[in-house]
Amino acid sequence: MENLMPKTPTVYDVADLAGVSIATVSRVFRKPHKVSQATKDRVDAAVLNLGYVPSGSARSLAARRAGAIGLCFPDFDGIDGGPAPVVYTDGRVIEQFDPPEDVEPSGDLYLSEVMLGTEIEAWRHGMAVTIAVARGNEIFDNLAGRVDGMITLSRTVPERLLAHIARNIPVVVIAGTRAGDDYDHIGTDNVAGMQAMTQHIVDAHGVRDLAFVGGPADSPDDHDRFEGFRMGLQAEGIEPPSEPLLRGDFTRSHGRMLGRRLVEAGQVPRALVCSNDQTALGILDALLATGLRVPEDVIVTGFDGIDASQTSRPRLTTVRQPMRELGRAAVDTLLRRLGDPLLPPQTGTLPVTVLLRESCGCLA
Amino acid sequence: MENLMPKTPTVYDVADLAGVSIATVSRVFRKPHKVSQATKDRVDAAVLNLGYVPSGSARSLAARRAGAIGLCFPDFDGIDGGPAPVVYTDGRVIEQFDPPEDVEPSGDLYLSEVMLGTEIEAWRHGMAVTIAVARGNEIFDNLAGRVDGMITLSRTVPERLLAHIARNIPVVVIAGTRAGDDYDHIGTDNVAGMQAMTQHIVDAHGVRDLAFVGGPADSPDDHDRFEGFRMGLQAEGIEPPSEPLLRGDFTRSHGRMLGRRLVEAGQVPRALVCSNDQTALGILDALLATGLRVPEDVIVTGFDGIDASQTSRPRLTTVRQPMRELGRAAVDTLLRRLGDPLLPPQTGTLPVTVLLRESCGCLA
DNA sequence: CCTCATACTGTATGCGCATACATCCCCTTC
DNA sequence: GAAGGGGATGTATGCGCATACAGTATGAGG
Repeated sequence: MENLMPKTPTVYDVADLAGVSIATVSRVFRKPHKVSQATKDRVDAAVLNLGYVPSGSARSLAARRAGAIGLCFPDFDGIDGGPAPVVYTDGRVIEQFDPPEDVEPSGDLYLSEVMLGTEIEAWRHGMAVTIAVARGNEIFDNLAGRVDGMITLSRTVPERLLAHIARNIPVVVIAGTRAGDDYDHIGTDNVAGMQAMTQHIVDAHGVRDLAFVGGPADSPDDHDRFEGFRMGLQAEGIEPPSEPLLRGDFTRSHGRMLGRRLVEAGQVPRALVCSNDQTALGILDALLATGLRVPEDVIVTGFDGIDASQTSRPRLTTVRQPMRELGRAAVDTLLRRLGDPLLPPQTGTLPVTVLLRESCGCLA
Repeated sequence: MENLMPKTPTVYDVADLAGVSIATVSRVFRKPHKVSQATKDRVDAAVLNLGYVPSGSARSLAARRAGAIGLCFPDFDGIDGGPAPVVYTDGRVIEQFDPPEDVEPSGDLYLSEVMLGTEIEAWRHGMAVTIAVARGNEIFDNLAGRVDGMITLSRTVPERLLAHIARNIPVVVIAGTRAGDDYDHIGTDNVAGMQAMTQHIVDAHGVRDLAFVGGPADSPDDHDRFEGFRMGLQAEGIEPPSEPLLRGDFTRSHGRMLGRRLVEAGQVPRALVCSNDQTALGILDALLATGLRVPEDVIVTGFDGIDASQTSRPRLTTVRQPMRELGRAAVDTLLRRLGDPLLPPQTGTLPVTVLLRESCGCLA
């Protein structure tokens, strides 16, 4: 405790102190059953005495495996962070009784949940998880070299880079549809989920005037959801549009903007099927603000099943993605591939759940 | 791409192909300015050609630094996860039109935000973040050996273990009060925040019948918040209680239970000051369910400032902890210590913000 | 022309550990 | 009582890279 870290002890130090060879020290950690109890005790004592902690780098190098999984996240949208926060060490407190405006919830529960799932599953297999933000070659330098395999969200790493990395370690891509590459993929059934949602609105609520509010045009998830929407309409004998009515960028504030625009244009359809929850919540905000009633005047639905969809008024009817399971399945897939590199490319699809709540007129 | 990963290329392979020595290859990555352009080009070509990615383990070993920060989280409460999720590779979808009951939001935005802050700040300094769940000696084996320093939430790692680890790498503890140890600490001003909140209720709303709903008795955060509550009352000339009226476990469902109990006992005070948001939200649920009005009949306040506090009806008056900044400050402190191991133990306190919303009668 | 600084590049070594292989000891077996 | 076997431990080597140091080439200065 009051030690000034003179020098990190190594196996050699422990071996000397315990009066054994370094091989024995190593064995005490890796193959305890191959060491006699008496020897083990002496080594343990030396370890405690010296405060020895095995070097992960050396171990990884010698063992030819890192014992870690890499998780690569998209650049936190716009969250550059700026300079580090000021820290007052004198316990000063700033009381702001008039917050200028409530902060927008981060809403990235999606990532958090995926991360959590990854963490849980990796932990169960004795693997650590190393996280990195995709930005420039950081991944290349910081992540790829130190993990046994990598999990990434689709479109977060430039294809060139990913291909390069994939030559060394297996890569699993979460979300998005198979892009003709050779990676393993894990996704949710966007198409079926959205189709079910669409048909529910038509079947259960008798609405035939539906419009789709999409996300970024280059999002494969959005693409699939729109496709599900079209298939749903088609199945109900309704002519599907070739394009979404509007496109947002998946954020709530943008959703609000879209909502306002619709109201101002005076062309609000009976049902607005949104490509994700944030957009739907934003639209909800805008509609309610103008006095329109949901679901009486307009039905609004989302996709994802983030927490906020459950606490809104009215609560949002949506399609829940098993986000945590997504992370877990990705880890499983990765580990399977590590076990058998010759496996053909895998594609896993997780089932979704349609959650019917107030915003579509159910549970009214 | 269609490569079967014959063998991971090393500096030697690259050097051979480029017709240079391994030192030059290494330099191309570490000290590009010391290599002539022509040589660099040849090496780069070889790298691309072979799909070379430097081994993080070898680099860390040779450079004597891992280039990573460890983040140690408490065991996800009760989230064991069970077996991995089933994955259907045929695109099957399960539609559950009657969800048995909405799932309780995970609510662990706190951890997510801290993690995010850590990630952001680490990234700014070219560091990777490796996450691990505190459980048994996993940290010891998996984390401590592979990072340059460690950040942990208070009370998540057994003291013995932490002390052992701290002999090798610096440790920064988040939240909780300084425990007489020699680690660096980063926390928020629980006392001042709660005192300000308490005094606001008395001053602005003229309420003098306040009660405190606490969390686990062994939580240092809870302890400090109660202390702030008492100080607030004292400052207002009100005799403070020696114990919280009730104690929960910081979960929403438990908060609901506490709320019901209060109503049934018929002893609901004019204002309920809760030790965290989840508890407050649970109490809100219970009170509203019995027809009581908030804030007209009862004032309820929280602490933390999680997203859900902003979407509840009425919105929750609370004290916002700068969760993301907490993570960032922890990283900063860690890096500072790495730069100067002889620094005396640091204790940083981040300012909190009192957010006045409907549940206390403001913004009514 | 020779000296010497400058700009590159190569050689050799060690980082801390895992592990194949060799060694040694003690006990069993016929 | 010699041969053989299994358990416990030691010896030696390499994992892939960074880097101190030594070498080479080139051009400037005298």
